[in-house]
Amino acid sequence: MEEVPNKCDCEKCDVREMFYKNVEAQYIEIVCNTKIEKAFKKGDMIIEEGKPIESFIYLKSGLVKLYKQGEDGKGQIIIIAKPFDFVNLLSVFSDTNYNYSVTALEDSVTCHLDLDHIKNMISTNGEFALSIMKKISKVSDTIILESLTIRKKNIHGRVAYILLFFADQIYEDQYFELPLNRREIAEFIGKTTENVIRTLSEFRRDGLIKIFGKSIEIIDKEKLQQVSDFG
Amino acid sequence: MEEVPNKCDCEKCDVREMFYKNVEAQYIEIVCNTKIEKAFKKGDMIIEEGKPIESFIYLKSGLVKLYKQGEDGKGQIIIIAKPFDFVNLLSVFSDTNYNYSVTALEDSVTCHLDLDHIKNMISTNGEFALSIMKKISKVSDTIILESLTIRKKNIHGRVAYILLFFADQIYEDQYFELPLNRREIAEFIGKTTENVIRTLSEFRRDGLIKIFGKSIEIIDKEKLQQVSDFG
DNA sequence: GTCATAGTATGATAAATATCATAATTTTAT
DNA sequence: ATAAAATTATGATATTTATCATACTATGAC
Repeated sequence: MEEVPNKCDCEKCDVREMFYKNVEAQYIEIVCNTKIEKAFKKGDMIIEEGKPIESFIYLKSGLVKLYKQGEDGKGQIIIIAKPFDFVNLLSVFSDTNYNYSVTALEDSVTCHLDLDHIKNMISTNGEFALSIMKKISKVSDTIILESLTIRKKNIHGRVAYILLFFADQIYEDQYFELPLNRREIAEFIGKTTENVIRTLSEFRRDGLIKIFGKSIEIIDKEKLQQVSDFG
Repeated sequence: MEEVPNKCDCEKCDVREMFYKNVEAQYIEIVCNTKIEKAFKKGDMIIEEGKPIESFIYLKSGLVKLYKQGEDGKGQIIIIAKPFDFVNLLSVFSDTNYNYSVTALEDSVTCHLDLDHIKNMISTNGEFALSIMKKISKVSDTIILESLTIRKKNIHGRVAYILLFFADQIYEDQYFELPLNRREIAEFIGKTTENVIRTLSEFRRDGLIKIFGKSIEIIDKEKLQQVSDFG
């Protein structure tokens, strides 16, 4: 992980709007000057479960996974998040320590703001407070509803769902490189690694997808969607 | 459902503190005068999925379930909430319509505040904004973490977990009346009704619990805890 | 390059869970 | 009070999924 203090140019930041739209210019100046930008390589841990929550973090670029690591070695992935989708909103206002870990699935850049500054901005700026609240509400809703959606499905439905999730939500391409290995897919959908592999092989045999290692090409999207919907 | 406008006496309300601790007295007056209190009988629907979000609701007394009703008739219970645990925070700041339904499991009383007033209070009172944010964060965290906890367990672990949840979290008694029927327990833990019934029967045969219809008595709590932890 | 290690793959089998069937019991409606 | 409907209960069976075993393949360290 490479730390790059004050390199960030707020005026060009995609995520800027969410935070600063309603905040006075002079305050933005202060926040901008005290923030830290960090670059993570694929596989680097960004947040570790149990560690104290010290700053307000959002993702500028890249892709991350939020997960819990069980004592038995079995992890559970909570969500995969891309920029704008991820800000560490869970726990950040209600707890002192992280309840989950975050790891970079692709090279990622995060922006770390002082948590007290954020709280200050909330206290002094109602519109900012509402926009943050909206974001928390949205992120939580998405996690909860997605988890319910996945839970209804059998393994075929779940694997199909994940493939379509990456194709449609993350990469917007029918050909993409999986950012997760088979074990991690299993940890996301709550099934075993072997059965995830088996299901992918079945999809390939049935002509729904092509597999080249970690690369996936969706061949019969309609059918895959059906498997996702009714499986 | 019985509507009782302005019956509520804010000075005696348990939940009051959360909302009004940091708000000016004159504003409390306005909110108090425009709020509506509603009484629901067991089984009554309090919030219906898809309906517009028009007010900010919290639970004064009783017990409710949040759930989604699938097209196939199979429901999914998201949480069981008691007063102070439930305020309709999910979606309320991020969506216009409810993504879930809420039904009273016991006779319940809710307090409905004008959503615009709440938003106004957030905009004008930073401390209030932070306390609401803390609450949203907490509620979301609880739902997400509980769902991950349950998901790790097999059916024995899940049923044991639910029984201990009611005994310890809801009723604080080893003898209690289940507020859910077997199908609803199944909808909460994501297993079939038959297998929930079978598991309860096994627990009874093994001397972990006694069953009298909807009433449950926990006999061997330690063992039940083990089943919950390791099952 | 070679070795060690992690990841992918597949089969055989065991275990868990769902489904189907049926009956007893409880609740609800009239 | 009685019939109808829903809930609880249990068994038999089918299906799904996990576990165990064993290769094969790719990847990283040296």
